[in-house]
Amino acid sequence: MENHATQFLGSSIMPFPFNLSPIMENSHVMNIFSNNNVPNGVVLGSNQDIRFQIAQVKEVSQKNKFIQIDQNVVKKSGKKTGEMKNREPRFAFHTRSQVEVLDDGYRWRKYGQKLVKNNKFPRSYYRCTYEECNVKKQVQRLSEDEGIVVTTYEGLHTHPAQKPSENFEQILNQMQTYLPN
DNA sequence: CGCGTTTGACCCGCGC
DNA sequence: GCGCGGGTCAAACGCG
Repeated sequence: MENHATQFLGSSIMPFPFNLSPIMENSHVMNIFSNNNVPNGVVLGSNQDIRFQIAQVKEVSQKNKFIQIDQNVVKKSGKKTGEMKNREPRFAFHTRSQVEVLDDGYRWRKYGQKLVKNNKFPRSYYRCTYEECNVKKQVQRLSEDEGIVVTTYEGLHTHPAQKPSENFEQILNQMQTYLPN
């Protein structure tokens, strides 16, 4: 794959579990990829600072057990229950930003930080603080280009964002017209 | 005191 | 079976 391409292998079609508009306001969103290289995504908007792209997630085969972000292969966490089909949906996107933690409208609690191989920057692990909400995300800066931050979301929020934004509804509606139901 | 972060230990799957 | 790498736990700590 190409040097800076973010590749994501998900297991199902998903709505976006985060609030896009604050991210757009606070950072420069480069790309949102949801599956297999797919540059089949729909460009929802662009200007000189913000250019983002949404790609649809298709069903992947049972063999696709890996998420590959640049050269780092990350194992998907297998459930103890053996429910292969109930894998949490995950996707990743690139942002060019000075800050690593983007305000996406949800409250997160950091629960870990790890040094990953071939990367001089640590990866941070966050969990949504809302009760019963199991959404996780991890944030990592690329060592090849420290201006780029990769955020990977896992799971779906079962509740609205704590910090609603005015134009969130618009963007959500706009996205849903492109997503298959 | 309540909530979030830090950080080393622990766990677990996988490859050798 | 052992070590490695990635992911999580949880006690200690920090801060408003």
